[in-house]
Amino acid sequence: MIDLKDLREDPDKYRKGAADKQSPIDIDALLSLDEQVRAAQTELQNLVAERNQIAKQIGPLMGKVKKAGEAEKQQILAEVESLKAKAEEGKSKEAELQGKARELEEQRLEIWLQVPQPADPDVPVGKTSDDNIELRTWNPDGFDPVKSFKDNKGFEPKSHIELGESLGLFDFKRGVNMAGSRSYVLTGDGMRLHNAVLQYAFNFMVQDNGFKAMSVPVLVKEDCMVGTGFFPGGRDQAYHIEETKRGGGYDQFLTGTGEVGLMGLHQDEILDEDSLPRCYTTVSTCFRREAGAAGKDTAGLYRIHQFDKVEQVVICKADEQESRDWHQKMIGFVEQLLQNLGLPYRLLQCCTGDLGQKNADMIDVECWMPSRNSYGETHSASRLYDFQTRRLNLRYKQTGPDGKKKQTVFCHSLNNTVAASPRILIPILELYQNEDGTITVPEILRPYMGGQSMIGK
RNA sequence: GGAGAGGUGGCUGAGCGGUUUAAGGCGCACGAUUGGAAUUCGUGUGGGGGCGCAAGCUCCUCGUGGGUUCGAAUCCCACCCUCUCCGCCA
Repeated sequence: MIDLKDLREDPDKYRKGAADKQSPIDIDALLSLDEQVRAAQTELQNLVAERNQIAKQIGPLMGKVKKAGEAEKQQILAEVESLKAKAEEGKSKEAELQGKARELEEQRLEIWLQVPQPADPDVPVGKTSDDNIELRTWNPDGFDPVKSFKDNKGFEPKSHIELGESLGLFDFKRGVNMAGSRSYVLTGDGMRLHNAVLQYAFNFMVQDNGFKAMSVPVLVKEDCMVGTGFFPGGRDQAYHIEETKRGGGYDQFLTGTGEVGLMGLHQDEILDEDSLPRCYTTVSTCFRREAGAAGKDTAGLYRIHQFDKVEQVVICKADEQESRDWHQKMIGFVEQLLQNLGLPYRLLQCCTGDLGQKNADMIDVECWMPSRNSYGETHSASRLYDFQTRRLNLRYKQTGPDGKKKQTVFCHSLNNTVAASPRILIPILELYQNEDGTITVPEILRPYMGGQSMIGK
C-alpha cells in the first residue's frame, strides 16, 4: 500500500510507476476520491464536534437538577430540552454525511489497494519477462550450459519425468487420480531427495546464516492475505475455505508461500528498534491454483498446485541502504546454496513489467534445466520498502537524528526463496543423471539421506 | 460441539449512562535532591485521521462491528478471541 500523502505531493511518481509496471490503475481517480473523502470527513467532523459540545453542557445541568428547588428545576429542565432539540437538529445531516464519507472511503480503498509500488529508478523499464536482464551466471567446474548437455557429459539427457518413471521417484498417474490435475506423489527416493533438499536448505538458513526457525499457519484470514499484499490482486490464485464463515465468522485461504505467515506474524505490532532486523525462515506447504496457466507446463514437477518451500524474510529498519544490503545478502545465501548443490544458475534483474505490484526491485534466480533446454525460475528475491508493512501496519519506534525523539515508522521488508521443492528436483535429477540411468546424489545432500550416494543402484 | 467466566493504555488494575480530558499502581523518559548511587519528590508518558504556514483546533480508538441515547468503557444485539469444565480427536 502506498503512502497517500506522498501520492498527493508527487502524483507523477505514481503515474509513471503504474505505467512502467503495465498497470492500468487510474491514479487521478484515486486523487479525486481522496480529495472528496477528506472534504466529507472534515465536514462530518465539524458536525460531530458541535454535537459533542452540546452534549457536554447537559451533563452538569443534570447534576444541578438533583440539588435544585422545584422552580429552578423546571427552568433547568427546559434548558436541557432546548439543548436536546438543538443537538437533534444536525443529526439527519450527520447521518447523510457519514454514509457519503464511508462510501467514498470504500471506493478510495478499492483503488488504493491496487496501486503498485513504483519500481526503483535503477530497475530497467520493460514490458515482460523477455525484457529482464541477465546479471551473471555461475557454473560448476566442467559444465557449461551454453554447450549442450551431450557436449558436456557425452550422452543425451533424460527428462526428470523419464528418470522419475524409470527409478520410481514419483507417481503422477495416481496423484492425478486422487487429487486432480497437476497433482503428484513422491515415492521412495523421490521423497527422500525432496526431504533432503528442504532440510538442508532450512538448516543452511538457521545454522549457517542465523535466521530464526519458524513454523507458521498456511491457512489464514483474508486480512492477512490483504496485509501481505497478495490480495486483492492475487485472489484468484488462492484456495478459498468457506466453511469457517458459517455463523458470521470469516473466510480463510491457503497460502501460496511461507512469506504470508512470516510477514503476517507481526501484523499491527510496533517492534522494538533494537530487535531489528528480524530474520525468519520457514518451511511450509504452498498452495497455488495456477488459474490462467491452463495448458502451460502441464507435464512433470514444474508447475503444480501444491509444493513445499523454504522461505526467508527480513524485516528491517526503514533505511534504503539497509534494505538494499539485505537484498544482496539474501541473494548471496541462495547463490551459496546453489553452488553447494553444484547447480548452474543465472541471476536476472527483472524489468518493471515483471515486478509484480509489491516490489520496488526483484531479482530472479534460474537454474539450468536440461529437459527444457533453458533456465527455469527457482527463486525470486523481492525488495519492498514499506509497501507491505504499511498494509500490515507493522512499525517500530525510530530514534530521531537528535538521539532522543522517537517517531513511529513502517519497517522495510524483503523476501526470497531458499529452496522450493519438488521444482528444484528438476535440475538436480537432470544434471546429476548418469549415462546408465542412475542418479548421483549431490554430496551436500547425502547426510540427509543416510549417506546414500546413488539413486537407482 | 455443549455449559460457564472474561476481554480496559507498555504491564497491572478501578470504573458499569454525564466534573473520566480512562482513577491508582508498576514500568519508562526528563528534572530536582545527592560527592556518586539508592531512596524521595516533581513533570511527562499510546496509536490513527482531518483542518492549518505554524502555534493550535478537532475527530476516532476501552476485542470487532452495529444499535439505543442529547451523551456509551458503562445499556442492547451479532461476531471474534482467551480461560475453566464436559464431549470428540492426533
